Amino acid sequence: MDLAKTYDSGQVFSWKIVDGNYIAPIGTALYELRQMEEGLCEAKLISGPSQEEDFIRYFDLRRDYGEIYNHIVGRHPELTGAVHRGRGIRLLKQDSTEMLLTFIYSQNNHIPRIRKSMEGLKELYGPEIGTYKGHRFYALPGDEVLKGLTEENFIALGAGYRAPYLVSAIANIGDLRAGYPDTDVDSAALVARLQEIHGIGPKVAACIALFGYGCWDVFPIDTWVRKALKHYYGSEAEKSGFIKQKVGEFGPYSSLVQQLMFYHMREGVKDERRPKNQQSRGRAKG
DNA sequence: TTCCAGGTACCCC
DNA sequence: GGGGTACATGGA
Repeated sequence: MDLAKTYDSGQVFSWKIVDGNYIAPIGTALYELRQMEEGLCEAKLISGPSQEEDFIRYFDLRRDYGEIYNHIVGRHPELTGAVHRGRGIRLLKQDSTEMLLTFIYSQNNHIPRIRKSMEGLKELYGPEIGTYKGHRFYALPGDEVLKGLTEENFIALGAGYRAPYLVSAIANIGDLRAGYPDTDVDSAALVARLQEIHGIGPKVAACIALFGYGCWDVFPIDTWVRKALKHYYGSEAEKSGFIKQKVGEFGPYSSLVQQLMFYHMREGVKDERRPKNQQSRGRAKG
């Protein structure tokens, strides 16, 4: 696992970097994550209950990523560069309600602002769960507190025109909990249900299903992934039906392929803006 | 200052 | 189904 790549892959907005370590709230527990030699990490419980099973599930530790990377490269050699650059990224299984709100915030928005808005929401309304080197950490407010929030509250948190979307999403939390356990769900049914919520379209629904419910067969398409598809498959990617066919080929690893594409394209652009001697390894081929 | 962001709703054809 | 536009906000 590569903490820097995982942090930087647009899926988690609750970690903080303090003195080179990643401080991660997981449920009501707070962990210090330290990157050791390549691929190895050390985690230390800072505060809160030690719940090993939650931790394992959050990082998806029982899955053999090496085997999956080999499978992807073997079947889709054009993705070799993306796999090389993204090796170490893990798809995190986070809290479904947090992902619901986070990815509504994410639409037409910058990653630093998404992070800031979610932090503000937790600081203002959530319970404090621990302190690390002077930095306080908060959990997401409970359902009842969230239900009490108004559009004005969210506008004050910088949500802009998304404020009514957030309020309507919160009104659906009870129904979502009742209908969809946050694991082993039918992703197609879940995505369809999420899209019934005003302000949630196909991309946001797919991200919530992936990061909040652990659905690996979804394929969220944002600006970066669209660029990647065009990069790999040219004008073919524009044709209707092509992406559906491609996702069919990626099958149960669709989400990881998507995440590798996202990371690869973003880092590629960052590289172009960086001096050559600071560029990351594993550049795109082709 | 201007541009733009892990999109979506809404309108038109 | 495809194509266009408005949308709040603040970081870069």
